[in-house]
Amino acid sequence: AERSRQSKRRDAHVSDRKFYLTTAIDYANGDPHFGHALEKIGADVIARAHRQMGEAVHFLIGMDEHGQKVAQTAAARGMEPQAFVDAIAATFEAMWDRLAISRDQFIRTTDPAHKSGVRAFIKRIAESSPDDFYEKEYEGWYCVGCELFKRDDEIVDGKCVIHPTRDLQWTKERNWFFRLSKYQTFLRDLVTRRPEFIQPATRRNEILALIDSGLEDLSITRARLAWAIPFPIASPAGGEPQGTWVWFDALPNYLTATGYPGKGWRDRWPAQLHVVGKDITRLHCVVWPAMLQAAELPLPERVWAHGFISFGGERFSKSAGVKIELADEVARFGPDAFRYFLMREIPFDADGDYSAERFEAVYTSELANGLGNLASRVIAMIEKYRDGVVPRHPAPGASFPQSELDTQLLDDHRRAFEYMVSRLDGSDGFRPHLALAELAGRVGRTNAYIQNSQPWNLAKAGAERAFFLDLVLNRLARSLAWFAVHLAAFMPAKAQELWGQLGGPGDVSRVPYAEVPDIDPAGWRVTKGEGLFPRADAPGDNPKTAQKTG
RNA sequence: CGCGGGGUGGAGCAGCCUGGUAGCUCGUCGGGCUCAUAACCCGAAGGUCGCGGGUUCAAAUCCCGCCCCCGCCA
Repeated sequence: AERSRQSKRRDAHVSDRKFYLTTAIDYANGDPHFGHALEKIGADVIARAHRQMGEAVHFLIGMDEHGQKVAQTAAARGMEPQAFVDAIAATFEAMWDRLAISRDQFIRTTDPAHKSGVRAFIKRIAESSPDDFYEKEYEGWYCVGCELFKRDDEIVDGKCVIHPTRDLQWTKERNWFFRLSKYQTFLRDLVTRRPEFIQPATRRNEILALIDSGLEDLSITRARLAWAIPFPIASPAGGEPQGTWVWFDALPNYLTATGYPGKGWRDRWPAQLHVVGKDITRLHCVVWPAMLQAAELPLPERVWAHGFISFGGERFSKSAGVKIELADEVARFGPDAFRYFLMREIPFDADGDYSAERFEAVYTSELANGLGNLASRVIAMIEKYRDGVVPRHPAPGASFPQSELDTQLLDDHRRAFEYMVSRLDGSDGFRPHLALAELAGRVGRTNAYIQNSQPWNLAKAGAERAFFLDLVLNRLARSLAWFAVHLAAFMPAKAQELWGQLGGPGDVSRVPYAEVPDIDPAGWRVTKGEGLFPRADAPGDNPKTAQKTG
């Protein structure tokens, strides 16, 4: 219901410009954690922002559910793989609901449509580029954690460096290979000629170095891998079809989600943006484009690689037995505050650090004392001085010279909004943290504006100063209404709450950014509701005070 | 030489790509305001921008070397 409502809402202001964005599908091997949340929230902010830019957004999220590791974990819990991944997928979707991730589609690699889509895609590669698949006898140490054969330099003390708790298996089998080496020049040209294809720049440099170090062909099937999509090409040597390597199964989800190879998939493909973690950029910037090129299909427009979250208080976490749980942190101040904090604190183009103390500090200073208190004082003044109706901004007249019309505040807001949009529209990457920093600055300036214009003194002066009071209050209400529109991508529920308290009509996240400068809440009836962001230390206001863990 | 991130006033960070008065938040100190969520505003103290070289009229910012921290399949 949530999603159908959202897609309906979207229809109200779609343009001809489509924006298909995806996140990495998450491996169904455990519960959602901070890394998943960072990526989904970041992508959601981008998706919501682009809707308010008037684009026809399609936002895809999903689960990667095949592979030996999933099968093993399921077996360890005495479950059938399908039942196991069903449960995991439900856990993820519940978290995405809680975090208000406005996905339009949730794909699972065990979906029948995906499975047939992948098989069609692989067949298409075989038809377009028959030389790209070949069979070869192969042997080496195999890491189930990675689902990969490991080179000697990837093995330390007889274990895979990434999965030191797992035993490597000496494996000898005849597999299908994908001729990735053939695409080295093609990929180098792609990354070089289209600098926006992979961003931020540090990631592009890494990929370039990887390409230049030489690309090896990929083993893309596994014998004895039952929990997988059967590889659709029969071996001339006969025998049972092997299982398709997880990444060759996973990457095409972005394509199969469009309905490929059924009718209409070309309306959506190619994707405008893949949002992925920095660890899997090589899969998305090397393997995936090569696969598409082999199939003679269009390439995605760009890949954005975000960083990782670290937990500075490491001494304080595992060793002390205190682990920071995603669900607990979301519960502290609610989903919107959590979204705000992650986007504000963790740069989306680099690694960042999370701490519960910092969360509380930012919540208190920027949301409670900053934005929340600002809304509270403005609305209170409109109630007290103007009976709850936002006054009109007076026009200059005889008693009100043009020189008094200092529009600095609103002009600066507009400039700030342009900057914010430019942090989210892709023109200079995707940097929501900078957009929020800008907004936090505007809240501060608006508080200063109140101090400087002293509306309480204007009120005391009575009719003589009434038009100045109107002017000030109108500007303040406008500031808040504008903030609400630009906050909607980050904190959808709180932005709506603010918008509602101001008396704004309808759904704030439907308001296009382009209309913001023209929004004038004159005549709106305000309602002073609950505090937008109650202070955690205010007695009785907030249950978090009592259960504070940090 | 596995890959990557980082060392900026007491704490946490931005700035570095596109060299040119070192900025923000918190904390401290002083002042102001009373519309507001014990909130808000203003001011002050506090930094040889890890170390050493180099390029330059000019380096936190570019180049080289060194030291030290920290992450690692999201």
